[in-house]
Amino acid sequence: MAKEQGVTPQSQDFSQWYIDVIQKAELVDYGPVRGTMVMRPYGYALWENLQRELDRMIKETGHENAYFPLFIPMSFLQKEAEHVEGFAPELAVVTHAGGEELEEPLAVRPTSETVIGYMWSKWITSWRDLPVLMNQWANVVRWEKRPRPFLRTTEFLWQEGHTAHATREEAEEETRRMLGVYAKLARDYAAIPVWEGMKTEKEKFAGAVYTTTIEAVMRDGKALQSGTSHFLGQNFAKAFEITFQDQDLEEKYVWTTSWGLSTRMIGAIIMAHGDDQGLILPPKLAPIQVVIVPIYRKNTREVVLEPARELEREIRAAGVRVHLDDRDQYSPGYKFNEWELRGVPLRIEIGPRDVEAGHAVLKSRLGGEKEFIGLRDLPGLLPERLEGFHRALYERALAFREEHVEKVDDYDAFKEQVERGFAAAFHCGDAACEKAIQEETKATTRVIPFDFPEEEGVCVRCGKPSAYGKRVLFAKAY
RNA sequence: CGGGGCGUAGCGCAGCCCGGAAGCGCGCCUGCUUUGGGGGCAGGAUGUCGCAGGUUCAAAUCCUGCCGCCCCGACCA
Repeated sequence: MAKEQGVTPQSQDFSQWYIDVIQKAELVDYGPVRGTMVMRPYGYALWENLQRELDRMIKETGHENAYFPLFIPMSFLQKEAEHVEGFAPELAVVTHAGGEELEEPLAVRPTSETVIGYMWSKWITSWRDLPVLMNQWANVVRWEKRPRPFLRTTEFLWQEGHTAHATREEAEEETRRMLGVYAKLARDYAAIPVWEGMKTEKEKFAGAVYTTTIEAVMRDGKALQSGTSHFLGQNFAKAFEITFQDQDLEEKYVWTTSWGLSTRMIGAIIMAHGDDQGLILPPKLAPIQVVIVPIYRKNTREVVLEPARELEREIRAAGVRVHLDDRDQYSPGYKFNEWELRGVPLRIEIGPRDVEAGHAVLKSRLGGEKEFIGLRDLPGLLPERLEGFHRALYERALAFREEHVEKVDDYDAFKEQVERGFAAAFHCGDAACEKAIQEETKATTRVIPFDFPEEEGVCVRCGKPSAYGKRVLFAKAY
């Protein structure tokens, strides 16, 4: 009974699987306005964990948090030509407030380069003011045509870093450094292997000189851009007159960068690891790392719950996020299924027989046998088990990725490959050719990986010489 | 913005074609029983049938208009 508590299998309909999982695991629900989502406590806790780790890394690399306003005068957006062209179609604009029509419409920020540029033009006057290294945690609004929870919502949460430097070299180093931070977050915390590299001209951020990206493979073989770091050159400096007087007495424009990582990363975690049972959360970010499911009858309730509570205390003292599920109204079997659906990495079962024997049962969300472990040894053992879980999850994702990327040099093979994963192919660099590939195959260039070897070849579609000196990854993307 | 679908109990849906007492499953509440992989029995509560008009003795059902959401595409973190 209660069969509809399960989720649609991935192989049957990956999209439906995703929708089922996020709702049934109580990560999110739809908001009343199209494209908005409510992050429920379990989903928000995941975001908070991710946020805490990323915030720490951002600060360790010398940045300070600040906060800029939600409303931006429309005229600001228009100062950088490419920027306004890129963002105008998806702006939400406030025209009325306080019961009156506004003299100048206000954009709800889609990103904050412009308002930050405006403020910096006031604050930056000397080479001694540089570099400026700032970050803000904020919500932004982009009125996308086709929203999907976490992946593309009308309003989303993110951090956006913004920096200003005296030289091009320094700004480019910063761009690359912060991409590295994102890659580290993905690998070491989310257990997701990512390619780091360049976006093509066609795929870059509106207003950037170039964009770097981390790109990951989802379990349906599609790509998800999970974080981007942009080198903005002097584009915004010139638009907003951000200048400084250098040591050589010359007045110069600053060089700026920006970089962002959003709640989309949660979508990446869901789709990179989840299976037909539901979520599988990386232990370093999981709201609950270990769940204890007590097994008792009415007459053995306290016999089991008392040591279970003691176990919970000891595990918590060992620095592990643990939860004791002592709800009377659900059977153990129900709880097993529910916590598997919600992706908790490790489960402990403890019943009267276990209490009698002085042990408990340990079971991993990644499968394998149930283990009997002495109650005294269990708390101390869990941190290393969680480490092991993280490594196994990463290795699993890496193996999956390797199975879903192929070098292809023939357009027919290319078309087949992008149906199941990533194609590593040569491209001529012509935006029209790139567009044609997208129209013919639905695949786009995802990334030109930094660590791909130098290699010469001809464009997989048109046969003209390769533009990038190496292969480019193509895939269908979210 | 194009194509498709759907709005009926908290959730998932049937009923609509062919007008005549608003239903089913799950969930929820109470009690008993059960609990080592989504238990069982009994009792119970819950509805402006998306909105507005129209036709009719009578509208969830037929007609007109509107609104909203979801899915698939083009666009994007």
